[in-house]
Amino acid sequence: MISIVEIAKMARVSKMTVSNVINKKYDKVSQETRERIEKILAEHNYTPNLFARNLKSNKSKIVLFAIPQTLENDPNKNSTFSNPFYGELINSVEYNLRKSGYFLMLRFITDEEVLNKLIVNWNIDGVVVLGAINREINTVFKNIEVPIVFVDTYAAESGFDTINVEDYKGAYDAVSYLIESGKRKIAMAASSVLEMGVARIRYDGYRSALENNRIEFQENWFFEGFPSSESGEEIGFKIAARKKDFDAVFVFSDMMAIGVMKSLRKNKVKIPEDIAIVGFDGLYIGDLIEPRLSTVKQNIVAKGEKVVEVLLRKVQGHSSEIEQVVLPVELLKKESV
Amino acid sequence: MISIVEIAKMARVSKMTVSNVINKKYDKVSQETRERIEKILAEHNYTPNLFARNLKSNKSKIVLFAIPQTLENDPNKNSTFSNPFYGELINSVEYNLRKSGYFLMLRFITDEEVLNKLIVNWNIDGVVVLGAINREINTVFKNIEVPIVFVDTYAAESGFDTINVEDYKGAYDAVSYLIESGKRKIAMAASSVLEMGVARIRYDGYRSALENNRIEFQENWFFEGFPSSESGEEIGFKIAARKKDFDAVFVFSDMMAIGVMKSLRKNKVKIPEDIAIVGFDGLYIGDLIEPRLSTVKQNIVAKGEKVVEVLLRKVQGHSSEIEQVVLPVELLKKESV
DNA sequence: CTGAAAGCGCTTACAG
DNA sequence: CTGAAAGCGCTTACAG
Repeated sequence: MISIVEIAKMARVSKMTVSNVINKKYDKVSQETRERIEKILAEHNYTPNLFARNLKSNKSKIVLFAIPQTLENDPNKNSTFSNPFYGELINSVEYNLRKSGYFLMLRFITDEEVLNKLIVNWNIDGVVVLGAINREINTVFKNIEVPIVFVDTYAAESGFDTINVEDYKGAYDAVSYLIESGKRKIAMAASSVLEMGVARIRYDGYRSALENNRIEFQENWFFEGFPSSESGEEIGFKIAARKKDFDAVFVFSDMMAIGVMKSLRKNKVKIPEDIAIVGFDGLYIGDLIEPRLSTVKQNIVAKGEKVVEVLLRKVQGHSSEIEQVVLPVELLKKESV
Repeated sequence: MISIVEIAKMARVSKMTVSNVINKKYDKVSQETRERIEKILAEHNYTPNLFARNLKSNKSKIVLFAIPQTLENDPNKNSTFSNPFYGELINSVEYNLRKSGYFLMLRFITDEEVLNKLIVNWNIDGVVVLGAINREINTVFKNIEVPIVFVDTYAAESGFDTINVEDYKGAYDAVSYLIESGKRKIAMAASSVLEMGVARIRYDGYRSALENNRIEFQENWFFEGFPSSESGEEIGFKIAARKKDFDAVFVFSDMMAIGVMKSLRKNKVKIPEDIAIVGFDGLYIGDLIEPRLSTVKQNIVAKGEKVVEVLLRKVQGHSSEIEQVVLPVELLKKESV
């Protein structure tokens, strides 16, 4: 590949001057030399070696998109992405990074040391972490020395930049809606709520809605699984087996909700007459099934935009305040209720 | 960060010797020095600066996952990933690259020059291209000087490494199955088949199955759209409006098929009695809708494995032959037929 | 406005 | 087995 030195020779200037032109430090170069160099640069299709540049500058323009995968027993750990939510978010994040001249490195993170090494190895400028649970924040993501934005993550301590949606309100509204529709025996399905996280907050919203409507929560109303349709199917079977106990289910994600619906249908449970269902996320596929899934919609494209906006503000040093963004959600009423 | 020089000072050796230990060139270092250095390395949690290393070696260990996005009029260009197929594939590719010590850079590619610069900028070791059409191969992906593996791509000329599934056979089997089930007026829905690509080959399989069963294809049996559920919905409306003309539809992707089904249902077309449907891909969500979607299943995890296997063989110089892998598919018969 | 020198952290040949 | 030197391609002070 053509280097700055060769360009310099052709232009009969020092590589310093070429560097100044490349970096648009025009006050340091005369109009005439500048134009001569720019012409040569264009003719030879010069493009900088970023390894050399980054070695000096200690900036890489790489943002790491990290997806924690520390739950050893998660059966879906190698197909996280089958949930379209992930894909849509990463799509939006990549687009917005690209617009700002950054590069996206994608990585599933299984262990603390690896992440730290990765960041040092590549001089990563910033990190986006998707859906970490509290335990991970205190191990895997601790002591990271570059800006880091957590998406769909609730840290026990404050002091982290986070981008979330109105998980509590969304869940509260969803369950209130079920109650307004005449339902009183309302189950909930989610991934584990033992540790702080999105599932936990949505669970809290569910519990509050019950409480404020003087419905007593029963321990066996809560069904724990993994965030996938398959897991939803298993839960759906359990709910169908106890169908007299329930007249509604609030499921913490659309993908899981669709699995629940499948099992209910298979077991001749009528939706919404016997059991009504509300999901969470607002994925397009909720509209493709029958009956269409009522859900709490979040704007994934806007979320990706916000993630990049906040992260780059830190990376570029324009802000050192903690930012905790909460994006709005919207209850979509469809035929599953 | 701690560098090789500092380690060398502590160990009272030259940085050369430290480098030899790091790179496991043990024949060049005495047992004793080696152990002393390794201890210091571990104590200080040393990890190499890859920019420095790569600057010398001209190898980056970065594989670029490139998704062409040159269709200006594609309404879904910013939500490509809403199709879970993409996510699952990238999940598998990342996993297999990681196992071999490589890093994944993700990028949507809108223009030729950008790709070339990217590869030079980052000394990209290899490229995975997902779903390019022929025009793109001759522009965007031409003159790339690093190993490149095309997934779901059919080049007009030979000479490219490709990983595909049995698109022709899968389509042929799907349509034959419809015919065996007593259907004769069989529409097809797909993205454009004007240029060579997956859609085109599946279309060819469809046409051959009709022909071999002495069914005359009519020009207005083919519905062109974009590869998304939304587009499938639009096509579904058109098919419903002409429902007397058809008793089946073969759709080139599950996501599109699900959209078609939605519109048919909305228009009181009974599936499969009035119109039967077969999709392609074997996505999990085809099983979640009612009736369950008959489909041609491909193994996405295996596909990702194969992609990495072939690419790394080139990258590491163990093979210079062209490899054109075709993975098997399997017809899954469900209630939509 | 222009350039010579030093250095980022590493590896590659070469000498001892 | 060990080390001094040169260099990868760029940028950062500094001198003129």
